[in-house]
Amino acid sequence: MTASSRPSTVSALLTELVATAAAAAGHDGVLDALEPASPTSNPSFGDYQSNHAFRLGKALKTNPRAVAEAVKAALPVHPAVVRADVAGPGFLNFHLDDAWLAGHVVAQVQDTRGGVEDRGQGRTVVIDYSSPNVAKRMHIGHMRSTIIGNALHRLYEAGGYRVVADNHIGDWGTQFGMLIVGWRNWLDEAAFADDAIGELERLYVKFREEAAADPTLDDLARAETAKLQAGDPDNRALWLKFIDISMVEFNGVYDRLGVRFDETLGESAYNHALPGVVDDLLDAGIAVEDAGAVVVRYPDDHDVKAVRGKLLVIRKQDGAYLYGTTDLATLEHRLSTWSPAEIVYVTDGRQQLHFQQVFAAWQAWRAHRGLPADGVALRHMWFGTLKLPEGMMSTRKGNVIRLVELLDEAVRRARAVVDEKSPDLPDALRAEIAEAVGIGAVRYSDLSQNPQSDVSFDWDRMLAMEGNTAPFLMYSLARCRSIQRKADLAPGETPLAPAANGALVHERERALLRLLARFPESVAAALETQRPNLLCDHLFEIAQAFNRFYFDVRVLDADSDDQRAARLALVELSAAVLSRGLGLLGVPALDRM
RNA sequence: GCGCGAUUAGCUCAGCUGGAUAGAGCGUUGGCCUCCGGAGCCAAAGGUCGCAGGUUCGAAUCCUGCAUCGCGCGCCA
Repeated sequence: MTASSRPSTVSALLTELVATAAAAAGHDGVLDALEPASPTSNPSFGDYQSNHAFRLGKALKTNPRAVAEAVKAALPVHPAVVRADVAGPGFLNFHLDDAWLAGHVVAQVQDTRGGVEDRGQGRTVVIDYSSPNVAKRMHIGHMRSTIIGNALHRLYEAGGYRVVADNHIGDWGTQFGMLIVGWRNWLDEAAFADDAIGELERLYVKFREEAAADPTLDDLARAETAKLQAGDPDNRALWLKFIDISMVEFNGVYDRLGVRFDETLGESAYNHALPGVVDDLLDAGIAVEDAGAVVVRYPDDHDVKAVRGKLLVIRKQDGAYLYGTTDLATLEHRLSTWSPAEIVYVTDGRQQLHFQQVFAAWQAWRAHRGLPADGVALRHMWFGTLKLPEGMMSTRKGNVIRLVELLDEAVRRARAVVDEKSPDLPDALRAEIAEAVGIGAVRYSDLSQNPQSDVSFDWDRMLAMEGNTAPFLMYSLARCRSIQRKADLAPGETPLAPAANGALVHERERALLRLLARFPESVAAALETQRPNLLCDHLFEIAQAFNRFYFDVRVLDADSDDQRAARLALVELSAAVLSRGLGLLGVPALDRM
């Protein structure tokens, strides 16, 4: 394929050209870092710009404009570049050749990776996300980790990584003693048969109410928890039942959201390893006993500012372990099982200190064992808090918004729009479309903003169907497919080569091509910064550009066969990029809606 | 007290590894279907980028201080 000889992105190509020219102009080795070429801030400046001359000028203590002129004079001839101008104080602006640009986009679309750089090279990354607690339904508090984590999951795969998605569910702990007590005393068989998880939730709430009046129940629950942990067969059977019930609930939500995991290794999977972790840390002198507990202390001059003077308890006075202990055991297991280059934890930002502490403790442990410092990158990819207008997300209070309720409401609203806009479609198809649109809207509304911003829960905003939303992107794709249907072309069947036949010269066509060419760059940026919103922004721009093109340019009744073929190819290129991009966000792509 | 984060248009937010005239959506006002899907397109109004310094050819972006708000800080996760 022709793509193999091309740099993966236009930016990379132009950056290389500038580097070559700078070397030829005698500036080789002046700078160790290249200033990458970027799209121009304004189309009147051309297609791409390089600001490299500013850096060179600064290093050489000369006029950047003169440097830019010298670089421009030394630029190698390349079919991509039709013209280069020096502008302002030293900008080097590139005008791309129309047919070359179109050919480049064709090659990218034909590439199995969509032109996205293979950054991972098959290396493994473990992503820890979603992680709900067993015996409770998923509520909107689980939404962000699930959706953002899954988008990262998809982005890492697109970037050439082997991903191990691990759902670290909360399947161990004192709540099981309470549930067991509740189960034996207050189980409503009929209610359980009707709604198993709902009955478990009710039993939990019931227990808390009863225990408030009768504190001996707490002792009973602790005893049952202890029995479970000691391997009591009856309690263990109940515990497994609770997990099964919960997994049915979770998987229902995951299926609808398009989320899947490779592993579901919950807290219980590491229970057996916890004493060893504590012993090892004690032996290594990283942890110490303190008033009957075992703690890791962080000195006031620790490299990591956040943990200075802090303390992490890894075994309580009563001998019980905490989630920090589990996290350390989990980390060890992941390293020995998958040898990942990276482990990404997707949780709420309020856990920043916790993960800094766990990572710092592990680094000390690692150093003590003489393991290499660059063996694995631990990344806490935290996201902002979902703030509710009123009331907390408390299972006990019962005022929590469940994830399925959110999805159902989204689908309900989508259905109303589908019924209004597409009354001709059969009922079953409208239902299918509404499901896709509703789910897409929910996912996109979370992904389209900076993950680290706090979000206030707002039905209307979360389920919007107009503007910068999933339905708009899906609609743009459906428009592409509609044109193709009228031309008797199935998705993916349109010949792409005519895109480069020189007929795409309209301003709207060039604008669209420029954006399509940037797709690999925006995927790389989203992956590198762990901000899927960068990809959302770019797809939104593509959809806008497509709709402008659609409005101003006739495809099916073009002026000539060449022009028609070129425009049909452009429609397919747009569809291919939109569809691939939506796939990375986990937003369903539809042929009609 | 220490740490993390935020402060950009009426509202909700992008943009933050420094680049040319700060963007979008919603809302408001006004246009566009004899034409491939109007979930769309075009246009207008709307901003001392919290405040004050600093760094430099250039700062919403980097540094320092301040103000306001949110979150976190030894036996919950």
